[in-house]
Amino acid sequence: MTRELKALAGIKLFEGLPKAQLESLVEITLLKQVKVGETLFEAGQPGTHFYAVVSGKVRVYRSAPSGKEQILNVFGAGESFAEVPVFEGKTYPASAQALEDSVLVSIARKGFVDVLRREPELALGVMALLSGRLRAFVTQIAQLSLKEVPERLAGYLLLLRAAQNTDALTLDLPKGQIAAYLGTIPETLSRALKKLTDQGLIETSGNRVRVIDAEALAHLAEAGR
Amino acid sequence: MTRELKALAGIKLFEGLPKAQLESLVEITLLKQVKVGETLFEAGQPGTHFYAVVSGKVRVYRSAPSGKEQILNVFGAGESFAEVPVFEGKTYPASAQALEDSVLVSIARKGFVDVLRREPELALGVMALLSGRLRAFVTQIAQLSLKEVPERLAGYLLLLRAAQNTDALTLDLPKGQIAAYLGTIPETLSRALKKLTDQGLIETSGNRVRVIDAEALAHLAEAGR
DNA sequence: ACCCTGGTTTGACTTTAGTCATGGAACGCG
DNA sequence: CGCGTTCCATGACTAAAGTCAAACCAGGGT
Repeated sequence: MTRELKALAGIKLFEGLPKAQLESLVEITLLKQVKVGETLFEAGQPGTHFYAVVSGKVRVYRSAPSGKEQILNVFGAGESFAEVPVFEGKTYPASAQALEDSVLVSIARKGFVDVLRREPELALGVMALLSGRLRAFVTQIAQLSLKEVPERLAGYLLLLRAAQNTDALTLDLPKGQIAAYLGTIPETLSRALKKLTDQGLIETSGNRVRVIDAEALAHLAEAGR
Repeated sequence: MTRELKALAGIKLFEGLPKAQLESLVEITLLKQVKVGETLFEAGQPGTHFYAVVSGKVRVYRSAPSGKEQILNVFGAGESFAEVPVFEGKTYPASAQALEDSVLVSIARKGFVDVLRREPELALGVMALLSGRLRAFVTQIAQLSLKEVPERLAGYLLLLRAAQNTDALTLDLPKGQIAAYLGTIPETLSRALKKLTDQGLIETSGNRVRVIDAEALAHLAEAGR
């Protein structure tokens, strides 16, 4: 049981939760190992558990019949996902797949709701988490609808730059996945990178990108359609 | 004070809330009258209140510098909105504007959080509400990224059809607003309506649309890019 | 060292949707 | 009863991004 407890303790959402409650969560927790490419669940399936990443990386996405995919989120260690069906008791709104070999915990809906009733602070934490997700989606919707690909790319690079705190970025995902996150396809992403390079805003080599002119990037990212 | 209480009682989110708690909410509630076109708040402003619609209609949207707008949601009587900054304590992620003369209530963040601590069932209701919103956004993102305008339109018409429970639909918004909701512009919406009409799926006259071939519409809405 | 594979880039082309401009229909107001 | 404002439809054009196909490159395994 100790492994489960340690796994739960590493989840951001559960920071500050009294040990007693953590232990009661252990009882409804399952550790899960998945390999790269493995699908955790598909959009439309009934969802009775939610997940958190102990180690590894998972992407949440929707796909069209044609095969094109739109990534909604990428989750790493300490992050939880697939909360929606817990509170709605319906289906998963999107699909999830491991981007790397990963260790996950899955937590049953029912028991979790009980803990929420007893722990208002955790409940507030969940609300804040969901709100943050909403904010991110609002941004993503606005980007998809109001901005063109190079502008979305500029915004993404600036986010990476802020996260990595350097101008010498390492792309955190393969380019095809970044394309799917930006709502486009690899060919178009490739051309957008070329365009930014030609304009002297960045330099690229492999999965590394150097930000040359952050201000111009920011200005570009601001622009609207 | 009675008017405030009656207004609060009509909000879906507060259904089933004990009277005592409703009354404690009254103290942090403000009734607000707005005229058509009036802006309630703009994306980026610090948000310390959330709102509910007593009567009228409000749209929540993001706009690009160019003037193009993307509608995220349209709220009618009984619905609440702008919860995000309550739980995150930051800015409004989008702007809100009255589509009709409306009566709203605004509820202060701080007091509301206190009530949430005392009322786990309300807290669960909020989580369900936020989850439903997330689900809707996931759908919207998928539509924007994976479907073309006529397909999005088909999906929208089917939703209207389900809501109005008839094949003889009345558009609930001016077409320009529907365009902004679908992530396009009026001209393109106009052409999409024509296309569906030419294909014999619908007939239109003014703000009325008759669904002729619901099955074909559904099939179209399924299609992906 | 070689081959295979998957990811990436590039080019030519097509399609979709946005832009701009114009005209028409409907509604409200004097 | 007209007048104007707003909304909507249409046409001609442009621009953005997707499709298809081919070449390229890099790494892992043999």
